[in-house]
Amino acid sequence: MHETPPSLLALTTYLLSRVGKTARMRITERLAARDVRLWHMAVLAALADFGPHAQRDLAARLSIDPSDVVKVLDELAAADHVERARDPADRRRVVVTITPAGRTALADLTSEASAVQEGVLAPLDEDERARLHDLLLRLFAHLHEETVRER
Amino acid sequence: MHETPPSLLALTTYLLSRVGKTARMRITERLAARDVRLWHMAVLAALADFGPHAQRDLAARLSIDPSDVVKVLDELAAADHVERARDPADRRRVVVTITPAGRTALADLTSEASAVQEGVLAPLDEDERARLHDLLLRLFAHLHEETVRER
DNA sequence: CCAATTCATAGGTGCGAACCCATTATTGGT
DNA sequence: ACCAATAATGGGTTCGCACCTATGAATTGG
Repeated sequence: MHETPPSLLALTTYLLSRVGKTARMRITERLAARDVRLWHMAVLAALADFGPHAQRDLAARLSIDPSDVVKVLDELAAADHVERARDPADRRRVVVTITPAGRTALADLTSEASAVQEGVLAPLDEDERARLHDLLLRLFAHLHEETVRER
Repeated sequence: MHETPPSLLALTTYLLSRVGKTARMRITERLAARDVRLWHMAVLAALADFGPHAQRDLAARLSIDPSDVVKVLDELAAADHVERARDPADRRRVVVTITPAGRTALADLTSEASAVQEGVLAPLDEDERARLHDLLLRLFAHLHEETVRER
């Protein structure tokens, strides 16, 4: 009585959206325990991986509205995970830098995410996980390509 | 400047949630052109695959709130895609049946979804698509197992 | 040096999804 | 015959997410 309709299970996109959704949900609720939302983590990751950004560049990189970047940064700054400073070269810009505390927090969040991932990918062995990751990465790259090209 | 942070790309769950989300978005907006939401399609699929259901059973199968089932059915009935009839054996129950028009609509929606799928899975060849589908199916089955067990 | 543009910021809006509660009809148990 | 449980229904709430607009400060181009 709880079986899912085969018509739906036959659609890879259905599985994708379904599995993706629960993955997202689980990570979200884990982060919520730390008073953090996904965007906070994404911003910290961007800063850690690519160095300081002007806010507009953060918005562009993460495909998020600039006005929403402000709100995320407000909270990250309040927790001392990032620092905001006027760019002396162009005083309209605010350049955002991750703090050591921010890096620590990011490492913590990443390990939380990995824990969740362990639960989601439980049925797969190492090889299969690697294969899945590779396939998804190619899909993502392709979709990302498309959405960037549209601008 | 539009590259996604490697820290995130390294997380399979991130890719899952990201790719899954755009898959969902694309299907959703396709269906919207037909004035249909995902739940409508899911309900039609359940009825087509498993035959008539009492509404409470539909709710259980699809893990959707019973009160939301009502609303979806209101719209499906208005479009003559399903028929509602009191169960003579238990007059509290309303047994829902898909109509021929409903089956036609479902076939139509399914082909729409396949078209979207073609776009999303474009970078993969046949073998890879099959492999991806298999992996996702196992993940889904596992997650579904868990959530059912919790009740 | 003025006008148009860019950036950060604050505030508000719309939408869909997921719940939750109260009501009414019907049933099954005692 | 009565009472507790179950079904469908209608109503409303909350929440997150994406988006949009206006404003002020700063810059750039003609």
